[in-house]
Amino acid sequence: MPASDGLSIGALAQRTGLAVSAIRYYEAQGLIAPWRNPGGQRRYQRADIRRLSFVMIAQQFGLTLPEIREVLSGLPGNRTPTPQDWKDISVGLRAHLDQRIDTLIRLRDNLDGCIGCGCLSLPKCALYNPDDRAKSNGSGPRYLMGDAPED
Amino acid sequence: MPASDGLSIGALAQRTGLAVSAIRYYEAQGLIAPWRNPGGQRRYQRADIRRLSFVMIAQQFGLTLPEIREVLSGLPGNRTPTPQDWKDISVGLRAHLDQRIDTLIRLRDNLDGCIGCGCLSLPKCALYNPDDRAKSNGSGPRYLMGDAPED
DNA sequence: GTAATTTCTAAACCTAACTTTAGGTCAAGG
DNA sequence: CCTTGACCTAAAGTTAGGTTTAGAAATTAC
Repeated sequence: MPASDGLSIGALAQRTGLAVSAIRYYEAQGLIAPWRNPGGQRRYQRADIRRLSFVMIAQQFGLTLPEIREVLSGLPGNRTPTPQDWKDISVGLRAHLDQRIDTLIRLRDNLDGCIGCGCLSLPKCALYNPDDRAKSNGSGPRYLMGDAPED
Repeated sequence: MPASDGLSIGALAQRTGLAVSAIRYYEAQGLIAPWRNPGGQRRYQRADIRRLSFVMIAQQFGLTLPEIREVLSGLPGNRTPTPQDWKDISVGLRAHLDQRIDTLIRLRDNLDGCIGCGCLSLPKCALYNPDDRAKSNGSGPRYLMGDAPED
């Protein structure tokens, strides 16, 4: 057990709970950068356990891998990140999550109104053209629950 | 413009804002069932505008197409759904949405704790093994932010 | 009656985030 | 030394939710 030579990919997989194939995939996506031993096998630092854990948490928050790579780029490149470094980049996650929660709560409120009034079909319905559908997809669906008042 | 012969797929697409290809795809997934005219083209009822609108709303709530099909099966098959029918099946959406919001809020609270304490790596970290990762994926990642206290 | 739209089907293609497979190499134990 | 298990790469397969394409038939517009 060569402790100072770094972790093998299998060891890192065990420590994080990720599949070996997933770790290699993350490397291809630029989320993690191991070095190679003389035989060409990947070797990881202990700090990479934390890095991959951060990736998993950010994924639960709904970030895509490119977005996570972007966030991770906020870490110092010249040294092992400190707890404060992790804390710093986590602040952005918090904002992202707040926004997602707000959107869902607005959606829920709108649905409540619709359940209350039983409309669910008219242009005046609050679900008619919710914010994020309108802004997230310019070429996507534009109307909800019909556009004919008499329908 | 044969009003009583039903809507063509293009007309339905215009009324809902969906792409023609998406409507055909939804049919393949069992979400909508048009009849055919003598020439073999799809014809839709006006009530199908509302049906597709419901599909779009449910999607925003995070339901998959099979789940939406399941919810739609709660509508009466022998008649055009009434506002009350739509109201009835919408109640299930509300529960689904509540659960999603709760999960996210718990996640946010955990992140807040981690930002506050700066741990982001220890087994005692609240993000260590969040509820939904644990329950939604038995074979997926099991650990978050490492398992070594000294790391 | 003919030209321009629409619509039809089937199959291929697309993105995200991975996993699986195939064929070969490296490393560790006895 | 030799076997077994871990690792390597590249490419193909997977799922969800669609879109695109190709070639043909139906419909509509003039």
